[in-house]
Amino acid sequence: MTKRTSELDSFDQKILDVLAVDGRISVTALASKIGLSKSPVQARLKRLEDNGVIRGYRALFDPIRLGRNHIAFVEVKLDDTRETALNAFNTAILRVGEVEQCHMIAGAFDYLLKVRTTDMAAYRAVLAEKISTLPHVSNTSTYVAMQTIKEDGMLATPVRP
Amino acid sequence: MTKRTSELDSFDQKILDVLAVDGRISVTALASKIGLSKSPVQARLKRLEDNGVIRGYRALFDPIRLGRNHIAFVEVKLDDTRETALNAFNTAILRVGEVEQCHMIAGAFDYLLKVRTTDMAAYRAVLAEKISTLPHVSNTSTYVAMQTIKEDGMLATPVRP
DNA sequence: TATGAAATAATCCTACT
DNA sequence: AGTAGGATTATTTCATA
Repeated sequence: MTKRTSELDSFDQKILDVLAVDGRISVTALASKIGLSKSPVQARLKRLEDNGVIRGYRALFDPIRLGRNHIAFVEVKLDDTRETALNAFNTAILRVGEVEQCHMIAGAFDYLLKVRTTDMAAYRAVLAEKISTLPHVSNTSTYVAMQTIKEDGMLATPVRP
Repeated sequence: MTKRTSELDSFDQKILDVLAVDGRISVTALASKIGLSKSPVQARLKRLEDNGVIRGYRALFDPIRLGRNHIAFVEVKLDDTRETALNAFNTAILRVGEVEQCHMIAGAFDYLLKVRTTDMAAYRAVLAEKISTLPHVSNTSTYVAMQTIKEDGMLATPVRP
């Protein structure tokens, strides 16, 4: 190949910059913003999408207006940290809609979750019924967010009854 | 008023569901997906945007392909938790591009940050030069993510040199 | 990469259910 | 509130230079 597929020149970077702010912008407007005509922009866009650099496009929702303003971070420890146990937990956590993020952590605990619900009561239900019962969970510590200083918004749709 | 502006019926919910997955879908396609004709869908879409329920649209990027695969969570304690100190910190943290999320936490520490960088070296630089020097920061604890189990993707553009 | 033509879609409208 | 259709403008898509 003549060049690595993931190399991005300054036009690609500009495209990403614009799409990070307005994912619904038209190719025409995008082209004029970055100073190129439509065709190459369309080709570049397609390449970035096919490449996997651009994963997709999402609407961003206001958690407050959707009544899902309760955020908690949960440290989770497992009673078994062998591969099979970790895999079982990883698979199970994907199915819990209220869990927005889940990272395996190096250090004192095993996982850090970010959980979004409507309120504290809903959070307690999610913790008791969905998180605590996941495979190999031995204990959890919850830290409730009092205020969100920085966060792009909600990417998932609200969980409906 | 005849009804609350933020009430969402099942069509609105369907619209949000679709846009959560494909933020770039055309109004025509959206209309046929939710089983309504164009006019009402366009009106609803406009209402949801004007309402603030839909905050905007973003492209989602693959952190790995962009070489920004290092995620750390940072607990931050301040030496002063009075309003003015908190406000100073809140304002300052918004300017640190590598900080994706910042929440004020009820409990043992004051803030929890999520920081994304290219690698550990970059993280150390951000911690030392950008986070530790923010107003009223007294100490920090870092937890490095070993693996991302659940996360929608990157919303910001990569920080370029 | 640019340009221009044809197909498609968005936007706005009116009339009707 | 929603449907259906038409008119206008904008955009995508594709061919060609």
